[in-house]
Amino acid sequence: MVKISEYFFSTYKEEPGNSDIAGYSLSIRAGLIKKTAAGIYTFLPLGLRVLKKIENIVREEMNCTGAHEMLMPAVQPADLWMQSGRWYQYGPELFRLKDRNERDFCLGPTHEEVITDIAFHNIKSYKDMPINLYQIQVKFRDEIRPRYGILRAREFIMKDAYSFSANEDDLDLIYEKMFKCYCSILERLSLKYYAVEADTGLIGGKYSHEFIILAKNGEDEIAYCPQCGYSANFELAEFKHGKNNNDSNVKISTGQEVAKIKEVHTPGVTDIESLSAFLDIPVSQIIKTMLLKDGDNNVYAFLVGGERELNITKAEKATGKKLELLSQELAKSLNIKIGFAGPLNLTPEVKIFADTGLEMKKGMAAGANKTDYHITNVDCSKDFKIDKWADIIFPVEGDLCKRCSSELKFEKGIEIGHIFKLGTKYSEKMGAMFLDRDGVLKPVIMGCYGIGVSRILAAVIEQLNDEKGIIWPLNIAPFLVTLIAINIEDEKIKLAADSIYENLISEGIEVLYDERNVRAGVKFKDSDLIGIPIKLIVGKNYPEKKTLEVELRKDSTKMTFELDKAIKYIKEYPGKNSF
RNA sequence: CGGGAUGUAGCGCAGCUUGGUUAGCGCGCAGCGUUCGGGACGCUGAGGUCGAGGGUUCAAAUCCCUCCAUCCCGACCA
Repeated sequence: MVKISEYFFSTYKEEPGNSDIAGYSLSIRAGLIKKTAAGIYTFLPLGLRVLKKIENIVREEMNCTGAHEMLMPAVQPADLWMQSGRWYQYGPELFRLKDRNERDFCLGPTHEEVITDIAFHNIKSYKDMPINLYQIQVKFRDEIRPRYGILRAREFIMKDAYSFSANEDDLDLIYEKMFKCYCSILERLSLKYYAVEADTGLIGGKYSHEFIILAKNGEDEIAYCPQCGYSANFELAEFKHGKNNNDSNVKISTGQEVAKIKEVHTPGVTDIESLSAFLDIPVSQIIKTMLLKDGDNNVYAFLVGGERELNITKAEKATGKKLELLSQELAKSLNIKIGFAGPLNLTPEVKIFADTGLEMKKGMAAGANKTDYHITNVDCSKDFKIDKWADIIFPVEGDLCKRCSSELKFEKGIEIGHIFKLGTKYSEKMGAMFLDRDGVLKPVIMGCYGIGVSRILAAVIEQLNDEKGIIWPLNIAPFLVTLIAINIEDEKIKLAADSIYENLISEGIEVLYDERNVRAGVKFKDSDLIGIPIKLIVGKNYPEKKTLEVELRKDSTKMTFELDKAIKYIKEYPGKNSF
């Protein structure tokens, strides 16, 4: 298919300057991509071959679900975004531009507005639904900090699908189909992944799953149960407190003792660690009081165990408000002593939320709301007025699955897909209504299903590599075989390799023919670096014995074959293997 | 936008503290020769507005100011 000396191809021995993660470094070194600006990349021919293969797998699986491919514009009128309200909500992450007449436009980060507008014009009746439309397109997000090459780029390729249905049941069916579709895609890519319950974020909606590819350097963390299969985004994971949670020293309330609250002078002791040392008690016997405020400057106190961390996502769910840490000024005005804050004697307008893990604990220490003082020997459920008990912390090693009580495990990963049930958020705002069977005009019920195509490319490299380079799964390897002619200056070898090359092409095998006049080692290293699954080596044995060597990238297995056997082996190979 | 750094050949870097010939090194690239199954070696050579603009100075890659770009740490997300 391609002779390497005629290809636009170059690899690099040295690491690029800024390469924090393996995947980025390899995608540069293997000559897949080239950075054009911060967070903006060119796909070079080799990288584009992989990208197109990933696209096609996504396309095939989407088509299997009955979804229809279309293509929406990258440039979108501000008008539509004003209708949905997101023109004002999205902030600086939205790439905005003006045309020559000063009209506002943006470069689409997603396409809910455009598709809803289309639905408005085309879907009039319940008979027009359910329908699922998708596109594979370039997206723009002016990320605050682009990072890790195409893993978090400002311009990237995404498949986004939008479903329209007349009732919740139909939405559930499509959601289910998309869930399975994403599983099939990731299985065809031979990736280790989890589909986890997820937060719905800015896009909105009530129910969602994230698809996470496991990778050591991933930015996302998930919690999962190896027993029953429960898995969730680390931030959302529900759990039960484990027995071995450093809690052994903490007394559990039996409801009989009478607690005597003591006030202790603790000058300058403002953090959990030093309080633990000062009072000579474990951190888990201390109540940490975190103060946050919502958009209307209402203040909330969150009580969590000293060994725990407040999970703002869960705190927001518990309060139903977007929260942020209290500013120094606001704390002062409410007479709150940061460092000595506690649940006792707090200003009454502050609502107190306590982690359910504290419910049974007694003999605890906490801030006294008085500079340089803490209180000890307190019992959360008796001594304080708690407005609400809720799960507001992150799980840690040793915590148990809420469903089956097995120990939870944690993994890092990369989010590559996200599916949502949007409901009627956009259809209501933008007037996408349909006439139902009962003659009533109703808003269309929507779902939205995204998968990052260019991100998959980066994530695959991140998950599948070794010290030699990339190890492509067969389904997306840029070529199946590198044909390596050792010592191309030997006329016999060159002629043989040339004819084997023609032979492979006529057999329909994707082959990269390395006929450069360089030392063998260079060819081996390059083939390994760019991750071609099979090397077919024409060496000095060929002119004499007519034998070739086949070597596998995944485990360096070497085999010797005669030509027709080698070709047969290569042709049959993908049927039995993933790499 | 906050905090930290960097910008010198296609790539990776040294030189800057303490201003002073012709700005170096490794990789890569071109030519010649020897090599030739896991990133060979020798010789020769091409390649630089030292990020941009301004200033200080007899003299600036080096000191000062401004701007631009890039990267790293936090909030966002496929």
